[in-house]
Amino acid sequence: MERKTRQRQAILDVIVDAQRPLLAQEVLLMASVTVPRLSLATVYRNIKGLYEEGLLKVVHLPGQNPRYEPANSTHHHHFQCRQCERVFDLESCLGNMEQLAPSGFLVEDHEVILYGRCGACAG
Amino acid sequence: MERKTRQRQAILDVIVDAQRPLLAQEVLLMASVTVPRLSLATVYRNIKGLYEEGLLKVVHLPGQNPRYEPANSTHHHHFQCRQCERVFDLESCLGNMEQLAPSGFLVEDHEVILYGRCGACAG
DNA sequence: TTAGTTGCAAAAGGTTTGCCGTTTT
DNA sequence: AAAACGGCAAACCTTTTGCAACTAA
Repeated sequence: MERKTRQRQAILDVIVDAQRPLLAQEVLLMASVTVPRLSLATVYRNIKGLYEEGLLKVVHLPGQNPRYEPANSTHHHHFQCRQCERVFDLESCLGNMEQLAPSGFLVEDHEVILYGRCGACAG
Repeated sequence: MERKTRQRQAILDVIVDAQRPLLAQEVLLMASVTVPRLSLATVYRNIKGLYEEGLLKVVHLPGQNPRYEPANSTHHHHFQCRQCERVFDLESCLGNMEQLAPSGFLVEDHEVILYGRCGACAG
């Protein structure tokens, strides 16, 4: 990850511009608009590199392929709609997770995922 | 999942007896002791069937292969130690996840995963 | 007897890697 | 020109599936 290439820039752009975490395939599709002959391998190699540089976060939803979002986003969690399967960012976060762990355990981080119906599908 | 076979019984046994969620590979290894020519395909087919019958739960830790545990356990979440990588069950659960979602969203379920150091590793 | 199950091998689906030509610096 | 990078295809790994043989009921 030393050089600035068209591919790398396009990949980072679509991830930063998206309002939701993207699958590798979605990154490929969206970045292909700018870089037509872009390959999936390049998407994966750049995602890996960008992640190691701390520019991306990986969002793992249980049983699904990893999605990627910009790392400069603030601490937040996700909501997945069971009907349309879209993933939404949640704005707030219940702190105080420490009390869930047995005493003697050190809680450094946590992940919360909600499931249900989004506004459109619950309507 | 209509018949009671040696394979199915062995697979269910090792998952129920284990004190932690098991990977498919671990189930194969442990159940092979009872059923020597057991195949991975059979493990997966039975896990799927047992899951659909509500006898198993799937435990997804971000970025890792799914693990399986008995479904008769009460609602709980998990803690993974970043040092020894072991997974622990948590006993309690903060309810009130509804408030995290935007209004209009219907929250049906949630998942919480804590990361840090377990008692032994935090010592 | 016969429909559900198993083992094996092959197929899938997503991610990684090797090779070699291309591009950035 | 040198080193990094990208495209393509093949390799990998985990999970699923097709199929003939087996087995529980």
